[in-house]
Amino acid sequence: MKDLTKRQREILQLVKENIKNFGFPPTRADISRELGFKSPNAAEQHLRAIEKKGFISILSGASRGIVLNDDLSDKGTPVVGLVAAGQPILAQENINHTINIPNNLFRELPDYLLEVRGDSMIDLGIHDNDLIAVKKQNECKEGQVIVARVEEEVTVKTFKKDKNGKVILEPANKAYKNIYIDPSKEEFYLEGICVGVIKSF
Amino acid sequence: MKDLTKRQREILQLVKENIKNFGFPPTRADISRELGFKSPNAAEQHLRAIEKKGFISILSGASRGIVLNDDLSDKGTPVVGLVAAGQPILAQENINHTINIPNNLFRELPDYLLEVRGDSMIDLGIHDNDLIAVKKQNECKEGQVIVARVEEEVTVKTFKKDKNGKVILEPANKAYKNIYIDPSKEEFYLEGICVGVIKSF
DNA sequence: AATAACACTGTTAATTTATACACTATTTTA
DNA sequence: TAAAATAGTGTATAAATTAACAGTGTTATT
Repeated sequence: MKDLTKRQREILQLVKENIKNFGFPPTRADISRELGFKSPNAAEQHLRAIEKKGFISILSGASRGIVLNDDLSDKGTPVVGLVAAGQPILAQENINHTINIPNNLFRELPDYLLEVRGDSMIDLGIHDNDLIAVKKQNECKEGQVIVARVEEEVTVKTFKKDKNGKVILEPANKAYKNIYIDPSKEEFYLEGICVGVIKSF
Repeated sequence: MKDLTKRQREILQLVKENIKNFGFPPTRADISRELGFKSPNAAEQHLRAIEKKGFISILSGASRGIVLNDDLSDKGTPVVGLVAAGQPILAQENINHTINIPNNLFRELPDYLLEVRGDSMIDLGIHDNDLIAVKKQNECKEGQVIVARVEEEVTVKTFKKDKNGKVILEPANKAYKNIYIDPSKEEFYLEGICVGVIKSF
């Protein structure tokens, strides 16, 4: 997507503000009045240029038919279901739908929500079918709940290290055993850290 | 604010959906087409009635100039902290801040979020400091997690009944005992049901 | 040096849209 | 039981709006 010129950014900004303040986009005349154009065609041309660059779509025939082709931000946070072995978590096939997570819901805004399978983390309140909010990261601290990939498999565990610095993935359920990672034998990749849980009754 | 008729609610719904789907309100003709009116005046009259009742404002002269007079919905869902004994849960003093909970986050849109104190529900994944999403209701089903008031105190428990139909409030923690309610002696009031949990790490 | 993109003015026809007026019929409310 | 509100049809028109066409200059880009 090509960059907008300064003037085009001003126009786009005006369109967005009009939508925010009034609930609908401006007309060419509105834009011209606001920016002091003496011809509504000035606005028309700018809008066409902005459309050409992909930031808006203009519906022909409809008054105020300016549609924002808004970036990812308003698509919401993707909800990821079962992750097929070997596939990247955020592959399109894994995304069920999206939810608009407000910024202040968790301490950090998650990059995606992951549907939990199994009961290996129930002592931390993470049950089967819960959603965990995951922030993508390739570093983490001892004791954090992480999403990691071990040999194609995506798993949620608490991150620990032993005295030799080797990685331990610790379940929060006495019925499960620790997973000891031997980096020379097993592939281990940190997908992210868990910043929260959403549970529905 | 007076109640809308069924038809008026349909119109308002259509307006809202149009805004959501296209980014701007419908014209009278759009509404008429959608609902099968043969005259755009039918839509006009409905809009005027809805405006009279305060749900929208119509800007004269502006095409698609329908402004939603949106209610509480945009203030967000209140987050309630410690509830002082005897006080109503949603008293202003108890509200810390608000969060915009998206409609599809839980199965039902909660009326408020309540900060949980104590560990009486940990087996269901509800820990100290978690937020529970509460839907106001004065009826509930067996086995639902509820928010209730027992003798001035607000408590979260699972709702059960014994063979005589007496109310039992069951903790989800073996360290706690059931609470048996004797309506003749104790005051019991159902504040709502828990529709979900939000947990931050 | 030529061309395209940018940033406008000015005009106008066709279409969209709001909105007023004249009706009919049913249901609520006072 | 009369008035008001509801739920429409049908027509008409002024005003709002899109969108095309014909221009002028300036500034990047090739």
